[in-house]
Amino acid sequence: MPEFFHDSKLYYTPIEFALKHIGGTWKMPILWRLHLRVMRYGELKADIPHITHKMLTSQLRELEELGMVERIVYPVAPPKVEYKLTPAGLRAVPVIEVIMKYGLEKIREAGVKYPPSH
Amino acid sequence: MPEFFHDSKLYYTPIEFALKHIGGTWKMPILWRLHLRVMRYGELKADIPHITHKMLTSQLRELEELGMVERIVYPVAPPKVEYKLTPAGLRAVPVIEVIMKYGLEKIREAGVKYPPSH
DNA sequence: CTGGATCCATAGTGATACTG
DNA sequence: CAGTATCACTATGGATCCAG
Repeated sequence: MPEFFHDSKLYYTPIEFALKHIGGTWKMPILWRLHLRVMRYGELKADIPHITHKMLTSQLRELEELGMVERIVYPVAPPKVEYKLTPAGLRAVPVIEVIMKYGLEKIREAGVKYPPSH
Repeated sequence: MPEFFHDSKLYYTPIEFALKHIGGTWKMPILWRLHLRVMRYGELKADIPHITHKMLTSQLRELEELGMVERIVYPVAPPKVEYKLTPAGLRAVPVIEVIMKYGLEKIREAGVKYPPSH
């Protein structure tokens, strides 16, 4: 597993590079919702518990730069902005699904009360 | 996706809980190597590029507490300690495999020179 | 050989105020 | 409604030194 440079940053493993695209606390929850349907900023904000304004905007910007999410601005007042998955974003969905299933398995193992997945 | 408490810590999503077990820069590289074979501390240290002493020990401790890795101490001088995956650790391997494949796909997309996977 | 402890720099995150 | 800027706090990680 040799390291490599990309965008002036050093990566050590393919895993680290993968997590650049889907890692962190919020990227996967965001991508997951957008794969269900196109959503506006305010809808995402309301639908993802505990995410702060700053985190949502910064993560959306990063996902946009990574080419995972497309930002569609409607030039109206008040502003309307929609976010949708790009083909690249869509390809991350099966990976997220695997991780989510694993998380749910771990939650059940830990004996935490948790509603059935959906 | 309701939040829940575990070990006095608040988790927001199954994804976050999954990443507690396999997340961060080093947990997956460590688990991956240990699934190939039982390894000693020094072997891991030599085999994982750029990992520091502190990171390797702290991550091994965490993985041990999470029940993912078993620590086998041989009472000899000088000390000999082996690490091996537990059944729980083994269950994480397919997940890691999916993430690693995704990472390799992303690396190729990015056009980074990188040796074939193995 | 393995591993614990300390100090310190940096990055990530939350709260808040402000703008078109 | 959507987005930006700033500040303070915390977590993370690297370097180094010490120990059984």
